[in-house]
Amino acid sequence: MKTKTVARAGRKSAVAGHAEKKVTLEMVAQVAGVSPSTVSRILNGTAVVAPEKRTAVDEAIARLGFVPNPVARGLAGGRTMSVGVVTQTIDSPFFGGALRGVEDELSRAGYSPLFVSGHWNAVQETRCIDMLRSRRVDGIIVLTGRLPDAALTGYAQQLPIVVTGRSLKAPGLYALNFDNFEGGRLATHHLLTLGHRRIAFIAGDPRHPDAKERLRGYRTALQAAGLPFEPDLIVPGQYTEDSGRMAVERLLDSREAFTAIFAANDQMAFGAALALHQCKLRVPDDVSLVGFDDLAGALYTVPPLSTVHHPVYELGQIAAAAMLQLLAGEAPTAKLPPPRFISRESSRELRLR
Amino acid sequence: MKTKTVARAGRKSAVAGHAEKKVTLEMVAQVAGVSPSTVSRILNGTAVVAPEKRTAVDEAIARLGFVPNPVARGLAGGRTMSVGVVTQTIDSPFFGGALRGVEDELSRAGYSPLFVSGHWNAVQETRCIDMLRSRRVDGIIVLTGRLPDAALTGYAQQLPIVVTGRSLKAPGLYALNFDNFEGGRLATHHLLTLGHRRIAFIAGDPRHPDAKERLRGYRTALQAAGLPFEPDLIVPGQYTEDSGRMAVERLLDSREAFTAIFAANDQMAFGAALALHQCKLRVPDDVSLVGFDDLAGALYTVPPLSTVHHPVYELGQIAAAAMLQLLAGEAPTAKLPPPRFISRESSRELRLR
DNA sequence: GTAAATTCTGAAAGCGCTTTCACAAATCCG
DNA sequence: CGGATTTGTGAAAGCGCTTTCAGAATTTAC
Repeated sequence: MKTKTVARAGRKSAVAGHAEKKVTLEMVAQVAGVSPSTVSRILNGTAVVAPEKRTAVDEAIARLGFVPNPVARGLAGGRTMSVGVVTQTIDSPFFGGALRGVEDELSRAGYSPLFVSGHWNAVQETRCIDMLRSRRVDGIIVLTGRLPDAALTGYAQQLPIVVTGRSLKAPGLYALNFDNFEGGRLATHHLLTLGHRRIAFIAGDPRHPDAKERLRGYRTALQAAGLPFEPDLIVPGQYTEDSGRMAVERLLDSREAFTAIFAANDQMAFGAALALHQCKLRVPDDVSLVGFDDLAGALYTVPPLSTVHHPVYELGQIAAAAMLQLLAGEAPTAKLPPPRFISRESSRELRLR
Repeated sequence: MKTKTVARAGRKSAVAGHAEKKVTLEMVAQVAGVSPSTVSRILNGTAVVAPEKRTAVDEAIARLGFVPNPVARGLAGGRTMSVGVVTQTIDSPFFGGALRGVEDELSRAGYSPLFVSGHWNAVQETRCIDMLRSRRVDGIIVLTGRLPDAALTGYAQQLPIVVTGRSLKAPGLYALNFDNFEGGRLATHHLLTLGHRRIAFIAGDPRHPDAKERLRGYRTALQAAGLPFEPDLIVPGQYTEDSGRMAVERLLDSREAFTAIFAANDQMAFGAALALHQCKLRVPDDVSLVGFDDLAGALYTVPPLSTVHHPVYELGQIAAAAMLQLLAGEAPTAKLPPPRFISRESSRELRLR
């Protein structure tokens, strides 16, 4: 026991050379000639204090270089100034942008994000949320995921929740959804406008509400154009590059005729492009290809991918802003901007060959 | 004041329905019929306790569903079970993989990562580290970055540091570096083997040590093949897609003859591929292209990119493991695997046209 | 001008743990 | 077999803040 303490102290003073003494609120109080309570009140704006004391404290804080200890704050006040963010994969090209938006917005308000990955798995998401709660985060932002709505509304009774990718209403919870239906409609409409009539659709996992919505948009656009819905032109995918590649291979094997492909997300479109390339089909000469999401990479594929712009960065930013509002006791109202179709080189008008 | 308390209580009980009382260590102690100290000792394995008390406590913990509060632990014990991770951009396709590795490895040991972005900016990195220290993380992993080595060794005197992308030795610090020189040599050698003699090089920011190393590998390989080093074949880039695109445009404008391009990272290779495409040059028919890093996307470009495999996920994992060792008082020794060249379709033997 | 309502401020009690200290009990030794 | 060690355990003192409570200093009201 004793030795251990000595070792720690040794590390801090002997090894470090300069002692790096932690300045505490109490020291500030002493220097400023006031009580700790007053310092705390000034720090948090919890009460009005006499101007002269205020300046004395401000001065002491500056002189000592005092930085409040968030851990102690968390214990005493219950607020840790951190919010949990449940993402699905930390290195997802899709969620990545959202994380950046969250980080930027939260840090602006002095909050820190705590990122955890749910891996598209309700059990793991639950575990993540339990972990976040045990770490006493002040609120949780859930990026899509597979948790049942009821679980979310349940959590919302205990701490503020912001969730994306769903439409949901509950006290203490704010949901932020993108108009995937309209996006799907837009993309399909674009191809129709270019003269395509046989448009294959690489679907996402039907367990994703947004995947279903995108499909619905596709169907609706076809219908609006007076075209029949052909189940054989729909191939299932999993939102991954590889599933897009395989989907196209399956499509090609089926010998179903098509002149364009609409992939329900960019990652599958990337895979699709590769499969087409391997079969010596050129984009857009032989097949037009459009994606969905407008990932950073969509701009740099060969050829650049036409796609539906999904404002992911803004999604993260708005989600974080909504959380900040929830934390402040206000009711968020921000919505995501509507989908826009971005036409690039991977799609072009149908030409007779 | 009073009203505020009531409001909070209201939220917790009235609104939540079920009170969700927090079980504390003290309650466990009471139920198990021992003192809080004993419970703590069992939790941390700080001392030997009688088997019967141990089981009584384990039982009480299970029955009450007790989860220790990391915030209180952090305050009392000085350990927060969290480690800071300074990345450069949270949504970087390169660092993303590393973050996943870090997360996986840390969570296995019950630690949580705290990700912050330094944006390739020493000032911001310093701010990030200060923030992490104020949050009392137990250690910090720095992914490359621009901080001077001295700053890092300085921090290392106060808490364990693991840094990647440098070779550095200091007490309390472990550096993990990838053999960028060998990677650069390998890629260049590959092109030389294919018969290419005029190989353009898109360089990274010379402030990056790894960018310099990759260039040195390129030069060394040329030299080994008895080829002269031609400064005109080197074009500067910034490790971004767009800088790769512009580099190729500049190269083409210069009318310098070349049959292959080696981009110092995949992102610039992606941009290069686009620029070539826009100039109607085909990869690999007209120009062979190789990258560096083997990002997830390299497999799905059209054509798939030949590149040097950089084990980023392992990088993160090993960095985290090293941190865990440092935290346990052990001396890490793990190293990164050596570079491997992955030959795909973007490069092929030089043919006379 | 005095009683009552308002400020402002400090003392002190936690928040939920870890860790020291001290003491009783068990173990050792010559 | 008595004294010197070595355990095992609990009481209590923090860790660095927030927040309650109550008292002192003002201000307001009649």
